[in-house]
Amino acid sequence: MADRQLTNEIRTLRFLAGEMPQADLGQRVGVTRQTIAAIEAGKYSPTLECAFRIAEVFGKPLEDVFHWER
Amino acid sequence: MADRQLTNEIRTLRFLAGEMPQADLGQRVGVTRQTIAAIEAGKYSPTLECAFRIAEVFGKPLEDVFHWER
DNA sequence: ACCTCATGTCAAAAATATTTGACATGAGGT
DNA sequence: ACCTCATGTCAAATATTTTTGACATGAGGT
Repeated sequence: MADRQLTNEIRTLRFLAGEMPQADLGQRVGVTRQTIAAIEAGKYSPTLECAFRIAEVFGKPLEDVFHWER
Repeated sequence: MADRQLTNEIRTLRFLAGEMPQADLGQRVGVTRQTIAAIEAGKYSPTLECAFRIAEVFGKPLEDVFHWER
């Protein structure tokens, strides 16, 4: 399987946004801090809607936050 | 929750790609035709990974296929 | 008329994402 | 030493996505 994998810049973006805690990001996105932690750690693929909301918090296009890489 | 909603250009892109059937797209993405039909109809928010794979089939960036709109 | 194909849709099951509640750790400040 | 905060992680429950299998419809071709 020529597998690509999902990576993200959430941790970096949180720190650039004044070291925003996972819990604060979760609250602004509408999910729990555990969900943010899991997504940030790449434990599973979030819902597209969830991904768009995370990008929205950082004021970035989705593809600046999540990457689909080899 | 969100006053924004997820829309997509899948149907248009399928037709531009030689009227590719939902079943063919599903096979290339690795999901069933019912899943493609449901996503195309906006019945639910796909996994981010699934969204990236669909965009990849059309050779487009994800944000050319899915939109997060008011 | 028939057949094939693409699509719509449905319900139940399976798989996956998300929540809830809990306990642990380390870093920083008092 | 203590406290607070951010994070890691875990298990069980819930919600959502996806699969499987089925039946229906309409369009196109023979």
